[in-house]
Amino acid sequence: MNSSAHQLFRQQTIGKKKRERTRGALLDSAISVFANKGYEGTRISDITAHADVANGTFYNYYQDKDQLLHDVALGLAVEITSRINEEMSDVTHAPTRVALATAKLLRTSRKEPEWLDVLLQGAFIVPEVQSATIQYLRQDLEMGVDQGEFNVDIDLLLVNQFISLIRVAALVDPTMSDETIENTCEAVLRLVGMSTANAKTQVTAACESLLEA
Amino acid sequence: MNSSAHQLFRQQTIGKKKRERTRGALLDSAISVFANKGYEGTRISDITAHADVANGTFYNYYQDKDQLLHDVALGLAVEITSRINEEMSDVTHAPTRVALATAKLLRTSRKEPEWLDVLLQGAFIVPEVQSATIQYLRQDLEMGVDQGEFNVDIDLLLVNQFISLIRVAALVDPTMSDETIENTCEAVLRLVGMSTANAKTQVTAACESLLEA
DNA sequence: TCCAATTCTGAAATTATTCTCATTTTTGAC
DNA sequence: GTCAAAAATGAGAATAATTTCAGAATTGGA
Repeated sequence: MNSSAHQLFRQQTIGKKKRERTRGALLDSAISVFANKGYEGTRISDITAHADVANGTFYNYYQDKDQLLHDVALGLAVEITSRINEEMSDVTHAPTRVALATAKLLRTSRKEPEWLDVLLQGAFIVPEVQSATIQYLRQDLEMGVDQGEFNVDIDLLLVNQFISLIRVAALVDPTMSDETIENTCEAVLRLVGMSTANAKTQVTAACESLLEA
Repeated sequence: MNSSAHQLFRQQTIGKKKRERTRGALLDSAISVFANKGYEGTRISDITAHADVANGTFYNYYQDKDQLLHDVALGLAVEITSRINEEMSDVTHAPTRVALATAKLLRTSRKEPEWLDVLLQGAFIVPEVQSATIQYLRQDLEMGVDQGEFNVDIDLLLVNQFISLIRVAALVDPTMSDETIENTCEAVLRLVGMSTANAKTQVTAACESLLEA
């Protein structure tokens, strides 16, 4: 096995001690297996087989699947949100930020479909992952209200509605076509109270700036 | 065991032969157990224990959990959608229909939280349940576009976005407060392109008519 | 009430998964 | 290169869940 396209965690451990490298292999394998079989449907042995290590090796690193999901999903949350945030550090217009962040996230999902899948599985199971995921989003949404662009109360329900629209895009169209990305960006802007026309304009602008980059 | 509050399927089999009554008990138990442990997390033995029958009895009725979920979720879909549709047979204004249907569905979920939970689990696993669930919704959404009230393309993505907003309400607030119901109704109307103000008006009207009834 | 047909039972066989640990292999500092 | 520490191994014990089926119990029509 060991056939993941991605290498997120192993990349981070190159040069480190063996212990960390094996941990990285387990984490990367967990991404693939969780994404393909679902968290509940995954057996410890699926992960060790995928990572090309013996069964018992798992127990040198984790006590159970829960701990592994925690590490994997939190690692993905940090990786993905920090990447996107860095790329947007100079954008101050909230609708642009939200459209851009959504588009960037969904583009990540096109390249690495497993990442978003596992991140969202984690967000619905591990509270710590949920907080990490929500944190930045909530700031941008509140910024949009302050700027008079979004017209809606920002509460836990709304933030979760937002996330669920992201999740549904990955579910309905795993290939994540440009059309799905744009439709989803428009939908989230409508959700926060922008008009259909206004949302379209914002998304078109944001997606163009994405193509340039 | 056998401690469900609800009795959906057993109700339907009163007076019928023993075979159908036992099947009803299994179906009702499946609702409770699927809702509390999740489909994947449910063991056959959880269901038989809850239904107060021996383990082997399950196999007189179903070959596996999948078949049971199929029957349970489809039964729930038929029950819930037909109830709501009957109650709305005289409403022709699409935004009112959509707001009412959403509010009624979420009120059902307040009384019987397990029903919606299991229906939605089924809708994401069993294609036949998904079709049954989507069917009526899609009609109302297209009606809203024809009436010039909704301003958005009705496609599979949109319909699934709609359903995911329902799902999120049940997830974030299992008690299903009035506030959650109203916020969710407004959110679905914004999703289909109505303005925040317009959505609020529609929802207020629809919820008042609910209180009268 | 009677009794053949139907349904249910639950112990045990089967299959699946987790978890341990004595042993072997690998690592990397010197 | 050496070698003590670290890590990995994998067979098998322990646990868990599914599935079967011969016999017991129940049903409901006559």
